[in-house]
Amino acid sequence: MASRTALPALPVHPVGAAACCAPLTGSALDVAAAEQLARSFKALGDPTRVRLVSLIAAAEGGEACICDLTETVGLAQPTVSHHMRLLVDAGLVTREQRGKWAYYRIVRAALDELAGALSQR
Amino acid sequence: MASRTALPALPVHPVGAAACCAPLTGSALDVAAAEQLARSFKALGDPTRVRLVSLIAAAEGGEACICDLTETVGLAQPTVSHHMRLLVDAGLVTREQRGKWAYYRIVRAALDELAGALSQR
DNA sequence: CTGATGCATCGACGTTTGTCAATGCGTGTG
DNA sequence: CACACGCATTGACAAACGTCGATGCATCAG
Repeated sequence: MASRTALPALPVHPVGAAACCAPLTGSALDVAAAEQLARSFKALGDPTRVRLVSLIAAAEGGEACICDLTETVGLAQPTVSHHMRLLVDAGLVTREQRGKWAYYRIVRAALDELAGALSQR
Repeated sequence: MASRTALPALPVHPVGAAACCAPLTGSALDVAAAEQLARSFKALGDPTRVRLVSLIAAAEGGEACICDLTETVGLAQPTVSHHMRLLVDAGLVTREQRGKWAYYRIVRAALDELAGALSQR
């Protein structure tokens, strides 16, 4: 997914800027853009996943493994694994296997892009 | 804009006082904050609703009624009504009845708050 | 008053989602 | 090599979701 298309923004005001980060509130989005945005938002539409993202971001070194997360959120390991997969699929988080452990990191650019889509243009 | 005073600064639901601008990536969120954030994100987690928000924001005068939206998104009127209710419940949009029509407006502060939660802290 | 119009609500439906226990797979350790 | 450990995958199930047609409720026009 190296070629992640720029997220459009919700057009609230004037016509949005150029390519990067079209505003959710700039001009009416086409269907594809809306689907792309909704995909990302949906990934953050569950309390557990919001906590997971928050935990990873706040973790030492900016990374965390499943075992740490499982312990904190109080859900079964497969459940946490499942949520992490959704977050990775949405491009909000990356996964790196090191030995027996899988380390997850936030993709700041993705969050910034979402923030940009929500911001006034 | 005669009926009610200007929109308050922090429109998103009344949960906790601490619900204001919880930074997703600052330090680990408590469960309540995560739930509050997830509620908003979930409201934007459907392509149709993203389009609706976008359409309202881009509409002339910054407002739109159900009939306009129904026509554009190509879904049944009850469906659009349903989505709008979810958006209103999430505090992302306001509803104002004027005569036979119901006019919807974006709550900028709510979107800004979400953007803030996503931004680097 | 009567009819038409714009929306919300209700009931129903197939689909998606969140969760878990059981199981499988790769990695390091004894 | 054999075992323990961390994690992903599978299968199952209840709950939530998105959609629609039918219906009800105001409001406006005649």
